[in-house]
Amino acid sequence: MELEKAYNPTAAETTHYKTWEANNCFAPEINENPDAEAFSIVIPPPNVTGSLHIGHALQHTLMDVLTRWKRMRGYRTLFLVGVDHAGISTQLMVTRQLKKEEHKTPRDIGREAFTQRVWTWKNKFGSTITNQIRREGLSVDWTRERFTMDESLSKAVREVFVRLYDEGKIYRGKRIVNWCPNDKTVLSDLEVQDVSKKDGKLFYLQYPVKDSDEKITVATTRPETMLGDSAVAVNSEDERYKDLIGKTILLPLTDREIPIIADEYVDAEFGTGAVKITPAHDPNDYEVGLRHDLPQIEIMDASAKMNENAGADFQGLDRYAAREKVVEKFEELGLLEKVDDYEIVLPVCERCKTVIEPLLSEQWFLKMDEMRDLALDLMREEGAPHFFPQVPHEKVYTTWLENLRDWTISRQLWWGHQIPAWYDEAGNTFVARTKEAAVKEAGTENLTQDADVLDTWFSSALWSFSTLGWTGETTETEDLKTFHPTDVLVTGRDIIFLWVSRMVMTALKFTGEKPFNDVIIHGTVLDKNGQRMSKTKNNGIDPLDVFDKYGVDATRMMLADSATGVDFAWRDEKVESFRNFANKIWNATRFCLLNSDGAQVDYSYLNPKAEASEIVKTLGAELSELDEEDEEFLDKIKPELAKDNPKENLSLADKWIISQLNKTALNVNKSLEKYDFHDAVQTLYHFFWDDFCDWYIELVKDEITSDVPNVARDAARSRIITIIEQSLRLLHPFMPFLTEELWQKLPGVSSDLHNAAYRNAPQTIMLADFPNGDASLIDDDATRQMQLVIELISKVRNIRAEMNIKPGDKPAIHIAANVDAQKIFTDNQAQILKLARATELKLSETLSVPKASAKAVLTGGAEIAIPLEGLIDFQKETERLENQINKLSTEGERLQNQLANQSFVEKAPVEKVEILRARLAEIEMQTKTLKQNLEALK
RNA sequence: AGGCAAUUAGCUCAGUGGUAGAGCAUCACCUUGACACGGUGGGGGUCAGCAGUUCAACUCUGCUAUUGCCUACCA
Repeated sequence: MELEKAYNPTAAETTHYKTWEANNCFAPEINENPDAEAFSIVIPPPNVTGSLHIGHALQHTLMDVLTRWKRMRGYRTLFLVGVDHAGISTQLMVTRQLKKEEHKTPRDIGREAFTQRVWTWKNKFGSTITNQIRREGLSVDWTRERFTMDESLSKAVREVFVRLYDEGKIYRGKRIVNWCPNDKTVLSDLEVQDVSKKDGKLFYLQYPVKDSDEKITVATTRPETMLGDSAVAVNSEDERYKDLIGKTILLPLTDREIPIIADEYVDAEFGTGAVKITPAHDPNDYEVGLRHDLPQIEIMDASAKMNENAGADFQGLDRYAAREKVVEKFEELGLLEKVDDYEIVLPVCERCKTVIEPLLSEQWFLKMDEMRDLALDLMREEGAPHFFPQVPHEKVYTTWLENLRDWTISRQLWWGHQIPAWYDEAGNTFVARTKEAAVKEAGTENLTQDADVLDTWFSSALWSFSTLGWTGETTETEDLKTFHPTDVLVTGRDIIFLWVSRMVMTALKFTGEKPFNDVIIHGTVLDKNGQRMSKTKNNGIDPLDVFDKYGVDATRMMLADSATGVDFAWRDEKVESFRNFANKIWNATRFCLLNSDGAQVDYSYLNPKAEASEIVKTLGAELSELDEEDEEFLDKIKPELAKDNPKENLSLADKWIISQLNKTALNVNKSLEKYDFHDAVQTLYHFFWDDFCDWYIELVKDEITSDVPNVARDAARSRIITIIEQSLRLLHPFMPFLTEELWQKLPGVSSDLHNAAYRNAPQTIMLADFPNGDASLIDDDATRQMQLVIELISKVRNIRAEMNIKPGDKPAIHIAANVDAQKIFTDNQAQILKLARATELKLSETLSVPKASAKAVLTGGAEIAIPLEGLIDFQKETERLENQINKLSTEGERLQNQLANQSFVEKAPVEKVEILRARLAEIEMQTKTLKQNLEALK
């Protein structure tokens, strides 16, 4: 079988996903083990109007890595996918479309027609994001796909609303709220952004005091609101104004008289120490107004235009036009004291960036006290949910909860869950699960439903359990029992408050369970200059472009590698390096497949005991008296597994790579348990590239590529193919497409390699058993020996490079070493000669070579020399040796100083001291040899 | 204003109380029968600064500087 010379991701990406989905591999039902442990993740539902951005790609990758990993380990795995109806965004999008296509507004066509139109839009375009999720390779269960406005989820929403209302937690009232004059809806505090404006102004207005020549000056950034002033407040301790408290002001531009009041809210140090109070258009003033029972004068309408209360001169003006006019009039009246430049912070609508107008409005609110306490208790008592990284998120989350205020849950939109409250003609309110129930309660059919819908986050808050079948009426389903609480939530910092905390609160309240055990908060992907990506800056990275350019798997690897919880700047080169890695895997496999006649995947090539235990299982009790630790064990139970059997007969390189493979598997599992994606990626990358490709393939290359079929060659071929097979499994959660593509091509793969839970499923690597790693196969002896061989080869290569020995020139290598080291070198002579490009190894106890030789010292004291008769550049060799001596002496000096320090020797742990002593001895020995070599050159 | 975090090689980032790491970039050599999306060998860092704790600090503590994030805003 021959593969293309380079990996082309497109083919793999277009075929395998379809097969997996068609075979229902993503659904938990694929797992046939009734006792399997469950693992579940719910996706943070992306907006139905949305398309994939790089932040999604990051969080989706992490979730899919965890899901695929757990699935391969035999867990009954559910990765639940769904989409959010995204009230404001969607309504805006369809409104725009309506205007463009028919020049109509939603009001023109009416509520019913409009919402119908949104549904049509949703059905037609709502799958953009879900198709992109397929492109990413996410192993989500499409049979359980949810939408926040599905009937079942909507039922849950109504149920929760009614229950909270009945408990008095939900109430309706006129409060000062964040109003977006553009979207014409209220927003919660969390949907308001602060934008700093450097060129703001602070206006100083003079208000005449009644029956006096005195004036009192107030400072304001919003002069137009003075038309709605109902008091001026000062601090009662402020000597300047003490006498004025209780007096009356003739409010300019109006015919109103307003009092001067004292309130602790006023900071005497700031501005003039006197504050105009506009209860209907400022949240702080609103509070002051309540304390002093001041009238709330509303001077603006829902578009932030001045209304009749602002007076005839101003009515109909936009708030900014009104501001100019007010300032003009004050100037005319000689009451404008001064205008200062002033940096102000403006609250804007998160979505449309319009400046928020605080105004009085009748809205629905949710008291958070009880649910807040449930969440805080959970953190106090169980430390749940557990945040990764814990610092600083746990504290941020807890502090926010502690200061939580009522949640404004109504929105003046048509797209969303309409509030289940009805009013009769007398204005009585009936909150009920259905209109029928409301009618029954009201005793009349003549009811009007509340026009508002609920904040989109209200339904999102129920996501962990509403998606699993909870409707309030139904509170127990098989899915809830199996998958709730979910295991881990993966999400961004920005929605810890908007979503994470609210899910915790509602899940505790309505299911009595936490929604998830762990929360992974990933970092933000910044642009290449370290700036936040934004539409206005147009500096976004489109993941689809990245997929096209480098492949999905390379992108996933890059993202997982970057996932440390910290923000990071985007770097194309990083993806490129993982594209190269994908190609490396492709080509390593390609090479093995080119030499795979007579080979097949068989784990017993990596662990003869595995085969032995299989045999024990099949042959049963008759073997029970045999000891598995017995060296002759295999020979006794099966003749063909006798001592010269190639499965048992492992070279140093074999033992070493098997050891490294098992270390890798153990470490990858350990890292993923801790959600340490970066570490897992690094471990896999370096195992495959450095250990496997750079060393193992090169070490066994001659044997593998032999033209002569024989048992040993075929065993070597099977062994390397099996190592690849194991590596592909380890890589699969990160690189699903490439690994499936290659795995399917390996000789001898079948569903027999699946985890026991999936034996009957069609063969796929995604159901293969994830390697746990076997600590008993970690071979420290082989590791040490292999390190020596590697060091030898590297030192020779160093000499070759530094002394400009041409690749075609093959010198002899003289080695002086102890008996043990000599044996290691002899055993691996063929590989050493090949990789060091040498003709022969001359081993002895002491070195005896011509003066014209390049030399080096190995760990443990072995010396090597390469005779360079006629080729040597003595100057260069001298420099080379001096360079090495210098490096050693720097380290040696430091160690010597440390060991000369009495308190170190006394107080440091004995082992530490011993390690340093041994290292120093090693350095001294090597230095001595190198110095002798240097002398010999003279 | 308060809180939190970051500051490590040219760049982007890992990392640990006991000899500084990766990828990319860079230099030299190599068209060696998987891969030039490759191979081999180099070079490059007083781990922001100052003080302290410790036998030992890049790692712990404090302060300073710079940067970023979050929360709350004084009109």
